[in-house]
Amino acid sequence: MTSTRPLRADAVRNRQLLLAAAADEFAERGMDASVADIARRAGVGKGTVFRHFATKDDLIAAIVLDRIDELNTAGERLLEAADPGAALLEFLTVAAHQRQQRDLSFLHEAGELSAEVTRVREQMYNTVQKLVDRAREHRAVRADVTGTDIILLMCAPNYVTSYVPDAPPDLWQRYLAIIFDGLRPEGAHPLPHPPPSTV
Amino acid sequence: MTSTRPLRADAVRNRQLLLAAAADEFAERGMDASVADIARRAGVGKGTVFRHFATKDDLIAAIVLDRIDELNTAGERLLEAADPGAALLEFLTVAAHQRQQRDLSFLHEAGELSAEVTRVREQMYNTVQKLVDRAREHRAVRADVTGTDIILLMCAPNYVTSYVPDAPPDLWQRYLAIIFDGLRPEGAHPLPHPPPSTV
DNA sequence: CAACAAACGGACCGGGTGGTCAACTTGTTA
DNA sequence: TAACAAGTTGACCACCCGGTCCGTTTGTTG
Repeated sequence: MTSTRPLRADAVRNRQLLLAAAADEFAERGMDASVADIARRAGVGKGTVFRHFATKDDLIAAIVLDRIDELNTAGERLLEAADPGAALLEFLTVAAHQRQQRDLSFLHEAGELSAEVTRVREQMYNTVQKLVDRAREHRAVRADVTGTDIILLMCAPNYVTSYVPDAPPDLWQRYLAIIFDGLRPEGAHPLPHPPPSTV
Repeated sequence: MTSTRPLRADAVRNRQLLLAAAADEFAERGMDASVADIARRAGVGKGTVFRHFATKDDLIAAIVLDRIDELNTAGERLLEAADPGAALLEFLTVAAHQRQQRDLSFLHEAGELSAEVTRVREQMYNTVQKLVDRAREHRAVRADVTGTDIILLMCAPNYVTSYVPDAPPDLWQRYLAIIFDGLRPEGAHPLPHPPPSTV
């Protein structure tokens, strides 16, 4: 049990400022965002960053954790939805929208992420699995598509639009629609490769 | 007119060694690949790198140029193919296969690329445009899909699989097939956003 | 308000980067 | 083969990075 006295008031405030500043800075400058710049943006000293997050990777992990939690919340809500096909599409929409506002995809691949991250991530995989299963049972998606497939295709619409300079902010919706059409049972052609087992 | 005496024999050899070593090094280490490592891998001093390529960005531009040229060659050949739908699919396959062997996608976004690159890139856009037009006329792809759409979706299958650790090397084919199904006329749903005009 | 721990800040450090340069080697050419 | 230009090399430079450390400030608590 790690019972410790609560954080000081200024400390909790600075922690929030840091997380927000880091997310913004990463979104703007990619992985090149430096700790010094993040600190400056948050209006704190560089040492304060390392007091809250032992390493840059820890800071990244904290950001990633928050984002996946958001998806989990949305996913679990959509498990209750009436139309399973629409629910899956909306989940993909939520995910794409999150990434549209701030593209932090590179953070997921970079550095060592905490065990906490892998835990909440697997929780999300589970939720998506269920969303897909429900959609498949309702014939909203083709039979040969798996939960893992959807996890992998989740942010493809954003990726696609990332190459367009000055893209209209909703352009990703176009590619989400195209990809989702590829997931439908009508007019589906057999797939040339088996699905991956795990992610 | 920039007429200059031909490169010395060892210089042309070193240039080739450098391009190959750089491509390998970038593919393995991403953008973090250092000029020093590239030089070592090519069996050459660091100074030699900068003699051939004034800056790291110039080296990157040279690599990108070669890759786009490969696609141009394939694309122009496929413009002669009998089945336009199959031709488009094969072009996408070639592009995905190229990126599967060495993922250098990040190079296209990074640094200032030469005017030569933009020239050959626009040439490629043109070829893709024609491939798509032919495929559309033959009802092989849906009417509301444009050449720009296909350019954007070109390497999405690789992106999708890039998140799978130890992915089977042909996994991208699965997602290419799904996306291509989304491009077909059968069972297409109206798209929620107009296509981007340029890339 | 006093006293103490918690939190802060920024100078500092080692390491790695892209790029330069002048001494040296080598291919070419007459 | 002589002579010169073209090419090579690695030590060197200035810069920036993540991370440390300690003197100082500040919130909390009795």
